[in-house]
Amino acid sequence: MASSTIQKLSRSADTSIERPAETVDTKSRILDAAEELFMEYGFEATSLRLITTAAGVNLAAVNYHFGSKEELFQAVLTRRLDPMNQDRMRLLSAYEAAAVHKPLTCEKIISAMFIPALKLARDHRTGGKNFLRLLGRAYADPAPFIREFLSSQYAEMIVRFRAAFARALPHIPREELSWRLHFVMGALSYTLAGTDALKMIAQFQPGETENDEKVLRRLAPFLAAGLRSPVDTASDAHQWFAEA
Amino acid sequence: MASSTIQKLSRSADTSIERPAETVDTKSRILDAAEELFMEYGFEATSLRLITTAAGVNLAAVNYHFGSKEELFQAVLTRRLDPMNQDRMRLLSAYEAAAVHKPLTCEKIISAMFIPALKLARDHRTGGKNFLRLLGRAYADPAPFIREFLSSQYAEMIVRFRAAFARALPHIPREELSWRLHFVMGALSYTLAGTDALKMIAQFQPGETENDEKVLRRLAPFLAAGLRSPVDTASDAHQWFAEA
DNA sequence: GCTCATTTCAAACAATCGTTTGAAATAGTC
DNA sequence: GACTATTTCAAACGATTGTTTGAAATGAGC
Repeated sequence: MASSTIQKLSRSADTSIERPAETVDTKSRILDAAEELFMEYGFEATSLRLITTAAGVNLAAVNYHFGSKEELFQAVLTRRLDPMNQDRMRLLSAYEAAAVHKPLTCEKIISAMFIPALKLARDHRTGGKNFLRLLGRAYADPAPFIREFLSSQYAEMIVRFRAAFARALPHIPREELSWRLHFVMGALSYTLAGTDALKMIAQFQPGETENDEKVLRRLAPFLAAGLRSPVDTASDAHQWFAEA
Repeated sequence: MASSTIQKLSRSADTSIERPAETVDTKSRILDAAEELFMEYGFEATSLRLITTAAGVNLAAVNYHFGSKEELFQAVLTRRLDPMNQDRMRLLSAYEAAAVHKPLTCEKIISAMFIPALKLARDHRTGGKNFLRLLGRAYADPAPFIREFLSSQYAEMIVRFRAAFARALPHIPREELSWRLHFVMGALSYTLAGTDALKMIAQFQPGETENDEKVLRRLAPFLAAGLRSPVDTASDAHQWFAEA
């Protein structure tokens, strides 16, 4: 079952023991409060005073422990992003090892991207879903320091998964595959980030019964079908732009 | 002076004739500069002093003509968003009229969403691609006034397109279709917004030869294949989460 | 006890923010 | 030209921003 896989991953990545919130050290309390507030208001609109008040620590503690507001933001991201991407690569390797010589299906590769993100999303002990929404927001942030940080965090994982998709879809040209991977990450990010804006735009009411496995059961076939679709030839071009 | 460098970028919103930037009215100069700067730095990080300096107008002009910074942002969005969504619905209606009784193909419906956005993106006289990137950023913005504004701007268009997809895909359950429309808009937004972050993440080098038609020729079949893919049944569920 | 390094604290720093003000300049109408 | 309404302008408003400071508190080793 799905929960068993996710639980197993969750346990394996669990390095710290759970302690009551009051006794947590200052650094962690700042990170928790910052994650929550950055998610809700964004980077620019969240003041250090708001964070330190919510965390119950002194204002100067941020600069003392992290150096600056920007470095605090990076620390918030890397605390969860780094383990998640390592989980993704570990899971992909496990799938590949189990498949011995046969290339993986697209669905399997997508699962390797999706499941560690879901594990993070449902981990209530940590930030829960808040972090993925924060991450989705960070993708679109124009601040250079955020963009550079994210690309460095993702570089290794993307190389691994692009290669996996290339093996799974040997007939797809390299450039076409780059575009399709781009589309996959777009749909994936929007779904995981779950921005309220887009939900409202799409008049989207996820039912109470809608859990994460069901989301994956909808998203993975959708994306896999797109990845496997025949490459459009020049002779078909006219139809997209044909006048009514 | 600043005005000379800005004038190259700033162009009149006037639809009929093009006029030199110096003679454009204050309101349009503010809108042009704001669009450019909101795109580059985001809403919070862009100060009114930066905008008014770039536009070559007095600081107080924003509050005089628009009321507040928030209302200026809405004015920037609605100036191009409203015509684009009307174009989309007009194009969809034209396609439907041409198809008489037969339902449209998914590719045609996607084209009706995509082409007006492309038209806006390539319109160098207006903001060019800047606006779509600004829009992609706005989707992820947490500010309530932005979210409410966007959902109200999109509501009508989404209803129309959801109905069109429902006719094109009568065998897809309504709830499943909502999810797939969600995925479509995610991939579409990411592609149109073209955030540098994701480009770097995906190690994405769109060649100089990569024009907009080619993008659509890649995106439309990808999304159409996903939309048409068979609905996942419960019996298939195990495969996404199967252990390695 | 004492010492030394780490951490916390209240207070202030200089800078920037969006907005407002009231007078000066401009445009339109008679 | 005189009168009125609209627009522009320099200046200042109060509030908030991230960061720094130096003293006070805390903890570990002896």
